[in-house]
Amino acid sequence: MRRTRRPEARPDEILDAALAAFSELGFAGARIEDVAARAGLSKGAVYLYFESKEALLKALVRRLADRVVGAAENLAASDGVDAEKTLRSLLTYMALQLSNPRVSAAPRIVIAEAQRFPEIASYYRSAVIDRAERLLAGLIDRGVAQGVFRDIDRAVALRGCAGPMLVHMLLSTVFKDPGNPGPDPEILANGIADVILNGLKAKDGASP
Amino acid sequence: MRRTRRPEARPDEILDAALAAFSELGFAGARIEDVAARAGLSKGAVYLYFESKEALLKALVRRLADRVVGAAENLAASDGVDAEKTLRSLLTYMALQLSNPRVSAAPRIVIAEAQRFPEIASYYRSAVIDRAERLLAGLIDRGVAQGVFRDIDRAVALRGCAGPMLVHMLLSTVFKDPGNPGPDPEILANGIADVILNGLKAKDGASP
Amino acid sequence: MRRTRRPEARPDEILDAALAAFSELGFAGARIEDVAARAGLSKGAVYLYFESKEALLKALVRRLADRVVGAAENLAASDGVDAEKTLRSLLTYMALQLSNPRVSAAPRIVIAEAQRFPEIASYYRSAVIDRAERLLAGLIDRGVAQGVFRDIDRAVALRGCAGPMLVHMLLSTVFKDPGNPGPDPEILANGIADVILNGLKAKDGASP
Amino acid sequence: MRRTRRPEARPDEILDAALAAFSELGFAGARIEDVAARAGLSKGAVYLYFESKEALLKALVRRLADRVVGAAENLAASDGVDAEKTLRSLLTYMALQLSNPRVSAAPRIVIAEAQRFPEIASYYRSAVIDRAERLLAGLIDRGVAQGVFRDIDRAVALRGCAGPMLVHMLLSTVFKDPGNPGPDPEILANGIADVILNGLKAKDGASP
DNA sequence: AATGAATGAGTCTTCATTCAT
DNA sequence: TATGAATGAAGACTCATTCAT
Repeated sequence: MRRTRRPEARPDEILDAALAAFSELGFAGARIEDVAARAGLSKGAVYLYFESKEALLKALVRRLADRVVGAAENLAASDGVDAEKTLRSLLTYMALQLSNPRVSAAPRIVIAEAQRFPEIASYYRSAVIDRAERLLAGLIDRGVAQGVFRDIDRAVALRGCAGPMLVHMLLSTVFKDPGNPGPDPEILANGIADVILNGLKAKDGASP
Repeated sequence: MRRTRRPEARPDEILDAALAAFSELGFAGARIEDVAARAGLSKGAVYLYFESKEALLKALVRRLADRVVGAAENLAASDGVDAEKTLRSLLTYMALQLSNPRVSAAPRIVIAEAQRFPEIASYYRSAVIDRAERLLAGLIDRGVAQGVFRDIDRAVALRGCAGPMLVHMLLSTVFKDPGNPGPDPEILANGIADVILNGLKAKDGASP
Repeated sequence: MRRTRRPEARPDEILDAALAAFSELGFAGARIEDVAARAGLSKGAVYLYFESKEALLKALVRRLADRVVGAAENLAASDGVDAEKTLRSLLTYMALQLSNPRVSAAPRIVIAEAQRFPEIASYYRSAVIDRAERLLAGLIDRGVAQGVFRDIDRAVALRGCAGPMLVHMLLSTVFKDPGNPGPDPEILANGIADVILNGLKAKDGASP
Repeated sequence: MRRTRRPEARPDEILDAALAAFSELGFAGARIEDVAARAGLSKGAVYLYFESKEALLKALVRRLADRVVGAAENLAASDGVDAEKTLRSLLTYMALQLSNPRVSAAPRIVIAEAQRFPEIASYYRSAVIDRAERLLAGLIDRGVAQGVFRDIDRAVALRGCAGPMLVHMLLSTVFKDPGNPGPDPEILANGIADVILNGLKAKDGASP
């Protein structure tokens, strides 16, 4: 049907379609035909651009990883020196992003398939998790230097910051109660940032 | 070959086997035969106890959900009145539990398959998430009454408490770096509890 | 349950059950368990009496064949000398018998399975068809000698006499219209006998 | 191997293959692979044209039903006004047709499977049996008007006419004695038509 | 570049049959 | 005799992948 359209955009269109299909049906549950249909192509055409279903998944994860962390890195880099303010921006940005099913699909798919595709798990670890940890560590370093953050274990910080975002994402997508719209994302994002930042604050020692 | 062995234990043995198989191979990737082999049975025998592969998954989720939340509820109930102390116990307990692959398999499988099996998502929401939220809300209520917690949005509290645990679980299972043993679970659990509790503390208002 | 009942009757009870099950579900569609359930026994018990499912079918056909043709032979033998009258009795008897699903099940099962079990087809041919043909031939002979029947080809006579009965059976069982009770069996039986007997009558040559 | 051959003819080719396979092996006994092999295709290809094995059976019955009754109706329509002559043509035609295994397969399969597939039984009743009854009733009406047939019950007529054909078919296919070629079909067909027509003749009342 | 017919390996599921009790 | 748990072979059906056009 709609043939004549920037043919060099095909791979990206197919990845968009794959994102939609995998996100909706799961990787195992989505057939190549589902991806093709969503891309407005025939089954066979997908193989002109991707070697196999698994290659499609890998390419998808790669693209998504780049996008997400890249955006976060840009945000952090362009946001001045105030560590607390930057972290709050970052947390709010992530919470809002992850409320969007198009974005949340990525980590969901990875979580779902990582067990079966160690290569993907390992790629994601280095391309996203490690990078995110580095980004966060930099921020904490800065905050500690500025005297606003306690010098907590970076592993703890990562879990503390990423976790609430992730749960928020799950609760607003897979486990969304159809009869319950859920709290307003912006308010929630701020509330979560409040708790985390409060948790990181230097004021008074935390544990007894 | 070896027939007739504690036949009343069969369903539970099969569920154990299914947990192992699904956790390792994913639900879609595990064949009934994989489950059967792990249970020391033949393919056909599984069908004497469970109607279908999907029924097996549902039964598994049901059993796991009961176990996990039940344990948490017991812990909370038996832990005295000090809300902060109880919450810390709970968080540490969860962090330690979730470092155990046998336990973490449950939420991992659910997250992975929830998209494809709305029934499971909805069951898990009411049987685990809602229950956990209620448990946590009770604790916060108590803490607020005791003057130790801020009266924060319960939705925020849930995300704030469950999130770090979940990320911790993912990082210590699916995304575990084989070459890197990771931080000591107990220390980490305490560190996470510190951040969260500090985040919830009543002392000073959170955001600027 | 009902255990203590002439145990030597078991095989017959099982055959009754098999008749019901095969007739309802077809031979391929009926499981041994269906037969067992109808006989009030366990699956395994059936194998104490019959070697295999196929053996069960063969035994069933054998028993049914004996019954039906035996009855017809007795009727013919005990019915005096008037060939026309005897044939009419026989035809009416068959039509009535075949309206009964318990009886019609036999030929239906045989017709359905004969293709797959040549042994059964061949047994049925010799045990039922050939015997029926002989019985009929004897009657025709007598009728010809008495001057009441034309001396028609015996193969034609068999087809002419058995056919209407068979179609009647099919129309009143498998193809029965649930909303339509169908004609009264007795009236129909007589009508059919009329046509056939008229067709066999000696009076005038048949077609030009 | 040999791909892309008159692809529009595929469904019909597959139905031909199914007819052969079902007729030889029975519906339950024939594997999809048997059908595929006979059509010169692979297992999977059959599913490109038919949803399921049962759908294949239904399509087959539908096609066969159309063919057979259609042919009979055409014959009856094109055969002039003499009712007796037309009926004789029809009976002879049917007898000859049914001696051909390709044709006889249809009713045999239907009889065999009708019990298990009520939908098929009901379709066959309306698409074949009812139509045949209507065709025959029209002929009898005409014959009665012409004074050549007795005004007999149409249900009796149907059984009287169709029955001998059906038995003839069974005896020349499923119950065929391999060592016995059987009577010549044409002579037999004429003999049967003689008996039936004689049975229907108006001359003298039939039974006392 | 694109199609879509075709393939065939792979999986769930069923069920005749066996056997320890 | 009788049970019913267990087996394993077999078959319907799916779908990733190929390839002639």
